[in-house]
Amino acid sequence: MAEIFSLSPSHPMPLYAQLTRAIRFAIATGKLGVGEQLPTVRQLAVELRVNANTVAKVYAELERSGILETRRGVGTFVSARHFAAHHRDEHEKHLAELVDRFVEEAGAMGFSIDDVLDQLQSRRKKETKKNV
Amino acid sequence: MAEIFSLSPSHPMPLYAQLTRAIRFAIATGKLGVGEQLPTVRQLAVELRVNANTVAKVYAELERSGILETRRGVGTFVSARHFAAHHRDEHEKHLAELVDRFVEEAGAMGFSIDDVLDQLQSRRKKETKKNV
DNA sequence: TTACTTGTACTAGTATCGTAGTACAACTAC
DNA sequence: GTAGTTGTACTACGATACTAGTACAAGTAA
Repeated sequence: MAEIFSLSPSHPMPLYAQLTRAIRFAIATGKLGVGEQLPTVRQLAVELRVNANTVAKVYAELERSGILETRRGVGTFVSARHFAAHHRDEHEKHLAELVDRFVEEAGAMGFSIDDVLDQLQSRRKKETKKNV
Repeated sequence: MAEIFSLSPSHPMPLYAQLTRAIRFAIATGKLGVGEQLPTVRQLAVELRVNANTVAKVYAELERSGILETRRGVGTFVSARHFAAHHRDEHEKHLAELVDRFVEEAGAMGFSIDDVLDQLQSRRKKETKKNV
């Protein structure tokens, strides 16, 4: 673990949320592999100039989500269970919930699902273009 | 204006947000027509059992968004400008911003735009099915 | 002008959130 | 066992968010 997550205290998003997001993203993109150990709460707290409890809360939350596994006296690790097949359903459910919120919000602004689909599709085209 | 917006104080979403959403939705779905007058801040405050200032804040915010127009001593009305052509761009921009946030959030959970598109498309099918 | 309506500014109280400090508990290694 | 590591529980402080109370300002109508 040479690289470190970066937080901006001035950003409106709270530190714990920034860190949660950073860790989730690191795992989702493979920067953090299955079984890999994360820095200890104190280590990371010092490096991010943050209280140890803030890091601990994040680790605990991610453990409840099944993404991390913590062992006292040892450390915190990227969970293997999370990537097991029986967790796929739950993952899908989370996406469904996210989409729910999104559709509702867009609806309150007067947009239909089709409007949203158009936006997303044009965005996808740009993305794939960039990555070619 | 016979029907009234409904708020639930026990809901985690703050009252002002609930009201904002309700009004936006009413306008977006045509329940509130262009030029139509909304209840006065005091009237609505009494009916919703809420402080007048809470309603006023919502009206003020929606006015800043160009959705409402207020005239002292007269009342608050659904703005006509909002539906003028030159506001379409801004509306589109809001959708784009919403989609931005959404894609980012989904990305942090490890979902690609394609995953999201799949979800939305299957949802659209269900919607159209229901409405037939 | 005067009475009455409307929205608004200012202030304050309460609750909640985010973070930090400190002390504690579980575990490992020797 | 003891020392040293790890995560955790409890508490408290500061900041912010939300709502309400009160007094005010701008406009209308007679």
